[in-house]
Amino acid sequence: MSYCYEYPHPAVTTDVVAFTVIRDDLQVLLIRRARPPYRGAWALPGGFINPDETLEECVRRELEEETGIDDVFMEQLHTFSAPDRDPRERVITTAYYALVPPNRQEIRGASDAAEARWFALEGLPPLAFDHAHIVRTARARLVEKLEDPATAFRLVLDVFTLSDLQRVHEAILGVAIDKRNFRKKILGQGLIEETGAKRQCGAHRPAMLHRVIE
Amino acid sequence: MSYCYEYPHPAVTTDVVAFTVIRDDLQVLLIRRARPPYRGAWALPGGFINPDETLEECVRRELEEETGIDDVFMEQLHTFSAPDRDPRERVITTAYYALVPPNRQEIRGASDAAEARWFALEGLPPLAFDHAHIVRTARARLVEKLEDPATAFRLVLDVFTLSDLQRVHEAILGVAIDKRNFRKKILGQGLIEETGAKRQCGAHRPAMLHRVIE
DNA sequence: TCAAAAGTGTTGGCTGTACACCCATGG
DNA sequence: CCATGGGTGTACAGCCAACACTTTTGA
Repeated sequence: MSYCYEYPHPAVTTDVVAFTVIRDDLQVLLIRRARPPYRGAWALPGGFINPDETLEECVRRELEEETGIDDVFMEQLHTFSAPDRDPRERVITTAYYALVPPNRQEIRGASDAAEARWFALEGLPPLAFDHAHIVRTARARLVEKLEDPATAFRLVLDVFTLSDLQRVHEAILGVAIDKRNFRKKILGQGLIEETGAKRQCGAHRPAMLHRVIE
Repeated sequence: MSYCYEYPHPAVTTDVVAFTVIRDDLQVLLIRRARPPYRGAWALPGGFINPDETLEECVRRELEEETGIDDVFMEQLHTFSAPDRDPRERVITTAYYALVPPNRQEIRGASDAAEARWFALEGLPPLAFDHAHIVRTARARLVEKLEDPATAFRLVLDVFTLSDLQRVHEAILGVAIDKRNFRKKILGQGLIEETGAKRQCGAHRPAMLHRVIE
């Protein structure tokens, strides 16, 4: 009890809603809490801020500590401040969302996380704190952010097929998209180019590989 | 020094970028600080959170205390957390933006504000802390939010002319808009209706008054 | 009768959507 | 030769931008 202030100060944490697309599903990264409160419950990765770091530094550190994921795209989502959202003390949390491409999906549970797992968005377990609310907010934001073509590129590998990209859009929006219209739109943006190589997987025609220009 | 914690806790504040349109200009509400740090400098209205209030309650309270404005539309903008953004101690601030219609523009400086004034966005004085950065962020958000027709409605009276509404759009975007295209688009949304009354002001044809439907 | 803001339609380009078939490959 | 996903074009509708003159009023 050695940090004293003239006025009450809330605790400040960060939490992150890390999204990825696996097969045809939008998935979210959860950890099982190793400590009370909500010990054993599933929750978003996150934790308390240190005095010398920004919120973004904090959330990247916590994500790396608890799940091993680092160096992914992240953006601030919203700050949640209901006075009773944490049973221990007054805790204000700034939530971020992260976009994790397929080659960064490898996770390990560590630090305050007994376990870490990807969950399809439909069919999440009950979540600790107000984390279900945070996940809903993040999902809505992701749908909006999909209008920026850069968003979907962050959820595929550096080299990808147009079908890969379409799967990302479909998983996020939860609807089927017409293939010809999708390709016309994407190619019309002039943001990607063919690599020249093709990818063969399965008993069918190989797909042209593309990359983002520059 | 009576509030003690096991780990260091940052101070948490809110700040608000209150926008209004006066004549043809987008304006921002600033206060002159009555206390150090930055005593005498212009800054955004805002202040420290109380233990039992949410961030939104805090920002509404501070805006009312310092400028007398209450009951306006507000939305969370971003949380700013550079460790050295306040010279006193570690302060994390959650910024909101507010939309103030013409009948709520009356202000008085009170509490921690020696003075309160509307400033045109082009031509702000030097601002305390990182508030210039916050204002830039808010302005960019407001431009995005203008795509939602509800945004402009919040910056005019309940009963307004199409020219009023167009002035709001032009002030925010900083460009001239074609009158016929603007009216066609707005009326095509089916969100407003004529009140039947007209407004006469100046030596020219009176304008039809409109209101938002429902 | 002049100044000042209100009000009013048409056209062309672009964008988004609906829709069906052939191609390349492995098994 | 069959199953599987890859790849392709056209036609219609809705949206946006450009563009100029008449109306109503007070001075």
